[in-house]
Amino acid sequence: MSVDPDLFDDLSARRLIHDSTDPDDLRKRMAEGPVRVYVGFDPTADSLHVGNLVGLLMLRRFQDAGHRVIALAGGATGMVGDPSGKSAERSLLTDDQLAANLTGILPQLRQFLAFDGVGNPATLLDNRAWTVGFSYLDFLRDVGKYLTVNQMVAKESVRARMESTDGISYTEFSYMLLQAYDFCWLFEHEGCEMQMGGSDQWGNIVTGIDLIRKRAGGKGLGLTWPLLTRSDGSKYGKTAGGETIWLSGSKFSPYAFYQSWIQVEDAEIEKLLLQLTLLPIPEIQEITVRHAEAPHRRLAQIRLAEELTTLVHGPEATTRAQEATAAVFGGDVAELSAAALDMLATALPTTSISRADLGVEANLFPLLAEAGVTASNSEAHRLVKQNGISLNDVKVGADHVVDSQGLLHGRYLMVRKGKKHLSLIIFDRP
RNA sequence: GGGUCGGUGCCCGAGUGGCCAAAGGGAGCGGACUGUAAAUCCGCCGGCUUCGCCUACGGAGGUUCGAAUCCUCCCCGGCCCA
Repeated sequence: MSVDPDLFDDLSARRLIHDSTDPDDLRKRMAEGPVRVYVGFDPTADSLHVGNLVGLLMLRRFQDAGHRVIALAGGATGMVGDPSGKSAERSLLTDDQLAANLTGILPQLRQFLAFDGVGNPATLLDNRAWTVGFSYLDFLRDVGKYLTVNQMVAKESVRARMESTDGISYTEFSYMLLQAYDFCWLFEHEGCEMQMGGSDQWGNIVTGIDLIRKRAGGKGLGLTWPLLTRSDGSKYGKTAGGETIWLSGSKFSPYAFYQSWIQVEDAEIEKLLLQLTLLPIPEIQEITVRHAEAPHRRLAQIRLAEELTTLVHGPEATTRAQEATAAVFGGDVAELSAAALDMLATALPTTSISRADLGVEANLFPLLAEAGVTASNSEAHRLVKQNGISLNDVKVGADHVVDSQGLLHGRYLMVRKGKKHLSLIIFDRP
């Protein structure tokens, strides 16, 4: 099996290499033949989120280039909790949560990689396989003995927590050892010589390389990518509102997913295209050039949203998200057909409300709160006072009464909060 | 176990008996401007039956006309000592 000799340079050009073991050496190794490489994903939630996307795509890039990739689910490490990049100790997950989380993320890991039909099929492993049966005493003797607390304490992730008022528990402190052992185990049993991760994983990766050298007498390779951040340095993976952008369609709708990329600011668009899409670099350059010529057309954002939504949710979901976008941001909402509104109901946050509630004088504020447009009645008051609420694209005042005359096709009410937060209320319950 | 410092709204962080729903900053939300961008400006930012009332400053009691602020006990964390 031959490999693409340019992968390293491609990653470098995409600004996907933050830290690595000796670059010249790594570059050479990646060009001369298939490298067995892994990325770990801890089941901290029942779905992966956009923060994990870079890692998934890294594996994909390696596989596409001819390398042999392993996606590692952290069934064991997830039981402990990685302190890296965390400012405070977290509570442990219960067994039930962990199991549920694993069943959520395993299919997502599969989705991005090819497991058959290729010469270099991906492997999916769970580190519980080699950790659950490992006794504490054996672990101390066979793993702990090779690493010094001195070097562990020196790691940024540990030091930061030791200096914080929260401190760090022995449990989280030990995380690094578990991860190092994973790498070493994979090296010994799967011929895996390389680990990749976000830049906050550098310390863990280096510790693993260390363990491989001391315990197995081998040489491990490591690579980290820069954590996805906004131009202001804050972590990505969240919407502007602070909501996590999940990859699971049930936790974060494809429409919302599409929208979150449409709304990306210009300053980040090129970086995101490079790091989060599989588009060839020259094509990305062309897109950004065209975007710069007419930024108001938002070509780059549209392309980014399209690529990513298709990657994560598939082409049909992308089409639907685009239709919904056109309906809501393009023309007059009041002109939409019932069929179009029904389609929107699958994309937008939608609430079904009893017709009885409509009554003669359905009060606007409780309605907004009940539909989840606002978190509370008070907030509804505030927003209306601030001229922030439109019903069917008509701004409403505090004295507005919702009656059947105000509904589209006798049952739909399109609520717009601000400029871009849309919700659909359907009066269909008896 | 002893000493000590601390636990305030989404986050950081003032407040140390009334003028406190609680300064200031950040985040967020709305408005203006725009390109569903950035920057900037303005407003909002506990809840409710909304010009008044209720619930709030780790928890439970207590002192007081009145407590985030004082006292007691408890819980949690940092640091130092053992």
